[in-house]
Amino acid sequence: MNGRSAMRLARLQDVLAGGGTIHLSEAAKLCGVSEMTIRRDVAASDGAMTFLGGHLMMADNPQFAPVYDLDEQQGSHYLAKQRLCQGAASFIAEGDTLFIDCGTTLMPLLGMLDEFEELTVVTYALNVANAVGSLSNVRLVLLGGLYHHSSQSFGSGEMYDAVRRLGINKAFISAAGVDLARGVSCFHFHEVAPKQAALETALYRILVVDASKLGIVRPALFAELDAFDVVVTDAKAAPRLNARVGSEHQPPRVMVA
Amino acid sequence: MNGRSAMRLARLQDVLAGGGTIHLSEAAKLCGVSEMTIRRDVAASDGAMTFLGGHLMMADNPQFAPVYDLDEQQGSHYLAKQRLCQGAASFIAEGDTLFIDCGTTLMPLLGMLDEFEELTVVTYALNVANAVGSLSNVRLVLLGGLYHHSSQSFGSGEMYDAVRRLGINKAFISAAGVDLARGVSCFHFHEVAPKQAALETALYRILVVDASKLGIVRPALFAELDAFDVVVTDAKAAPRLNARVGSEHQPPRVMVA
DNA sequence: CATCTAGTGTTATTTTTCTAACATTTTTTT
DNA sequence: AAAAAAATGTTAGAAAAATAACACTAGATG
Repeated sequence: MNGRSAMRLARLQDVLAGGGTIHLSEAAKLCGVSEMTIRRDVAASDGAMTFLGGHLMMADNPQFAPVYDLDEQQGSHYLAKQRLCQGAASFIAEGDTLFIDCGTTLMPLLGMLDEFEELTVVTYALNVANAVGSLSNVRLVLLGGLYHHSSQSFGSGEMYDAVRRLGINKAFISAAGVDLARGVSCFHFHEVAPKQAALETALYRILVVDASKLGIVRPALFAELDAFDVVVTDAKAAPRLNARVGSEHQPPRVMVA
Repeated sequence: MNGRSAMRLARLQDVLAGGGTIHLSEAAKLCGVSEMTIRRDVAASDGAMTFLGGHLMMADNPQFAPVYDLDEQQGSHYLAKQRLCQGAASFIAEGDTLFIDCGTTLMPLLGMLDEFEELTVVTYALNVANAVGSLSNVRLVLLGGLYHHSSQSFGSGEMYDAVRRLGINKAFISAAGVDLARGVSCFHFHEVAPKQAALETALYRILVVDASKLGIVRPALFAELDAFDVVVTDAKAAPRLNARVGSEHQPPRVMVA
């Protein structure tokens, strides 16, 4: 590899550093050389960059890693979540300050935020931050702390105060378990503080769960069901949630998405 | 789109929900139908999924977005940074707690961290967090706050105290300008607090800059040059840095990478 | 029961991408 | 400055993917 080749590679890698792809023809135009030269440069890049169907990208881009172990990831329900989030999104209004919980349930919601002029999102999840960080119309506040791989989120107990200092408008909370008697729960204890703080400060509290979570209790209980104003769920779970009787508390409204 | 088509799409979207790609042939095998049927399903998915060179992926994958505005990111020097970071990495020892600054200069350093058994990284940059978050051998602490698109980093003045509560071992700092008289500077004022706090608490302070920064003063001055123990730089900048005379302070050692 | 139709499979054609070979230009060496 | 080497460009052919056309199948309809 010579100097100019290295220069071109560096230039392309700069362009692609934040992820993304560039077509071979664009790359060639950008560097002012032929497509063949770009191909040769990439071949000499020692595996740093690769082509995928004519599109150039950084090889370590995790988003392009082929999925091989197919059996592993079954059981999550992308389309169901998409539908739930469509329901949840109907509560968002222009200018809102939203608290977005960690997990995968609420991820589709983030793709629906670009329809608003101006929003503020508060989160403690890395995946949420990444999705929101690319939106120019959304002000992002990330609550930091120690990173937990398991939930792709940050923080622990101290986060409680940090959340309460923020003027959160509507809180979108997800959960790993919802039990009518025991309450709402998640897997990890470090999620309890931010969730509880959000529930206390938010003006409007929205629980987003699908039917598979119903009747389940997970290690970290963080709220009673009636701590929420609305539960957004699917048709399967709605009747069981509505069947609650004799509660002296004001129950959350059940919304079927 | 019929029921079975929807089922197949949901299955594929489950598999690809966390990013990643699957080849058309694999997808066909997985669903037990022909490749043509998968193509038709995807075409009917209303833009939710796309092909890129025979590989199937979610269309809203942010990493998939082609890079068009090429002119913007010019002028940075990937290979030069790689070399600088190799020099910088030589200061890292097993078990260290590192402060990693924002910007692109130190990104190559993160790829070198997987050689250690156990490290802790403290940062306030989203791109750093993403890179480190995928390493299982590194404990990650992210300093949160308001997100700044310009530098892909979080926070402001309050961060000062947050940094000082952490036991930072070695601080790797980057800069947009280094002037022998005026000191070391960056573009954005919100970077000043974390940088200064890291300089005050860290046991060992390493400035990593290439020659293009030398003699330049940026809006936000954050330190004198002799606040650092070492300056890792390239051969072009080294002589000019070493030419300093008559300083009553202990000057930083200049390391050529 | 025959017919229709949506869904799927098969085959063929076009387009695009990939690879290899060779020609040309530029740089380095003698 | 000539020769050699390296880098780049051009062209041609092979491979792969995208598209289109047509054939088959199973459930729905009259």
